[in-house]
Amino acid sequence: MDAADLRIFESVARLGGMSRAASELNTVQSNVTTRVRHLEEELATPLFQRHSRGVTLTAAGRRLLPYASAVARLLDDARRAAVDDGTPKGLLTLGSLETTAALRLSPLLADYAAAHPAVDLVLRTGTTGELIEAVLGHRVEGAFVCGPVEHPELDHEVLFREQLVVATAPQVRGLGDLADQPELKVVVLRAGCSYRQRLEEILTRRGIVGLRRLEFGTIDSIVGCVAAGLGVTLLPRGVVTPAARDGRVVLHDLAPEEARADTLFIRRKDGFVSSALNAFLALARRTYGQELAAAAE
Amino acid sequence: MDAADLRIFESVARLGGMSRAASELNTVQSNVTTRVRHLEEELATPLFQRHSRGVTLTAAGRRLLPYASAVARLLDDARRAAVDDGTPKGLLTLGSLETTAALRLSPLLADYAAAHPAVDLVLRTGTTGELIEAVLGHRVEGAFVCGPVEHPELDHEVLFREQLVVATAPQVRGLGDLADQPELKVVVLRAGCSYRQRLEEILTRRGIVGLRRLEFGTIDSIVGCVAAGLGVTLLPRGVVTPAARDGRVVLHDLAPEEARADTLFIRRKDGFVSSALNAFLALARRTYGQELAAAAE
DNA sequence: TAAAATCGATCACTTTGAATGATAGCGGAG
DNA sequence: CTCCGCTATCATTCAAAGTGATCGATTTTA
Repeated sequence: MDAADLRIFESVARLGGMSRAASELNTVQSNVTTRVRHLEEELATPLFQRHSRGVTLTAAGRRLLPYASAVARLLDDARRAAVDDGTPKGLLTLGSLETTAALRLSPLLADYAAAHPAVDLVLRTGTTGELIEAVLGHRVEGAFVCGPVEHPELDHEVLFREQLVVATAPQVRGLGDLADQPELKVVVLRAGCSYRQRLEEILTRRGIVGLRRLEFGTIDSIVGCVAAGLGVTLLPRGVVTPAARDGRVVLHDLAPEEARADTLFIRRKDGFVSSALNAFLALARRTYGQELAAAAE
Repeated sequence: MDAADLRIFESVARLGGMSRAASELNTVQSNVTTRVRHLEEELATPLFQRHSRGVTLTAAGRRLLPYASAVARLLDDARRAAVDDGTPKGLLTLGSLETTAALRLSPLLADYAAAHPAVDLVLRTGTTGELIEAVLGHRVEGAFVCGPVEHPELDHEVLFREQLVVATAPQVRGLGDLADQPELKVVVLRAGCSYRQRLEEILTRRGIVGLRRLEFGTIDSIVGCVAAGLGVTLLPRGVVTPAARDGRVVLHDLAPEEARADTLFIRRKDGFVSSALNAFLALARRTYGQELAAAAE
């Protein structure tokens, strides 16, 4: 069984047609037909039902499909493992929460880029849920997310320990005051953000319920919105420290168990770990390891 | 990267030479040379050091080698998954302890062969250690071994619960008598047998140490040897019940915690589970499930 | 020390089969 | 009922996989 045939098979299955697959694969339809038939003859099993609108997977085809992508991935890993001589190089695609990127990763990335100029770094941001999906779907090699995460296919490691604080407009004395301002909104970065649920739990525990939500695309816009008295937010302390020093917002400490948020690095258990990723993790551990040990005490 | 190239690469690496690989692969040496070079050019990395006695893997080659076999296995799994329509058929290769085969598997296998005539069954016997290696090395799809087994790449399931008994010649009244017979030998099936270590522990706990060992190839020969007064053995009760009923040996019960031995079925966590294997396990669970539930109470 | 054996690289040649482009046939949509 | 999009088929082209012979280098054997 040829890996090239499987690649064609995967494309046909995904696009639901041989002609469509042919144009995607930059070849001609007759060739796709021949290769698919070749695969079917080799397995002595039809993989597609042909009809006038295209093709549909048979039961055998459905069973084969996951292997087609698995083989492609394994071959890709094989190539990378052979080429990877321990010197970080090539493409390194990581995912991260917006807040982690701002607070933790920017200094790291600068150091890393300086130390390993042969690496092309790509950073994608998203919510914890999106990032987990991205890791599982092989779209990123690993990601920084908000813990806890337990998944049978994922390895995880605590890399940073954040102290979350509630940020409000300066005139708010304490969290108790919030109950008097029913106009307030919960200001968060994106739908599905881990901190949103966290903040709503914290407020609920203090008898504040039913607040509206406001979503923004950047941390700066959130801080601005909070400073203007429109709402309340929950963020790692380091992210809002500058705004607090300027007096634009005030920070309200939480009990340690409410405030603690672990930032995990997650990656797939299987698959190849590039030297580029290894070097990045080593740098992250070296940079933040002491702080983590201190926080653990 | 082509799977066929990887197959040739693997053969060259294993045999340490292109000519040797060529004859194994039923092709000519020049072709092997060309394909290897093709692979090296594709990866832009030398995979072998050439010298007059053959070739040796480079570091890159060593990194690539495990992927070569992984790809071959995955392609094989893919074929089997596509062809397997839920009806057990094809080749089913299992491993088992000798005692388990005799006591448990023979009735199962008869039923199974009758129910699924399209399956070609192969049963290999060995010690627990050998069987674990066989499962890990993809030489058998799964195996019945003596528990406990904990391995990150293996799934296990308790299928039978054996009651072990010590068997001796009829004139021996109790285990205490054995201390008076320093000539006695520990009679076991094979080197590395799980029950051997177990029996020696049991005897040691009763102050009987330093017994010589005797190994035999079949259970019948062990029983015969014990009946003749040459030695003492430890086996599942069911295996020696007929000989005990005939008065050839006597059985000495052990405390429940000493007597209990779980027979596990182990298989790799990854990889494809054929319908033939699924059907076999279903039959085994159905046949022995009640007994197991009763033993668990 | 010379001859024989073994091994990999190279090259001209053959053969396989992948890819192409054109055409035919099928079935649903307008 | 005709057009449109799809797949099947086929003759043709062409790249590359495979073959067999030869060379040079090195080791083993006599």
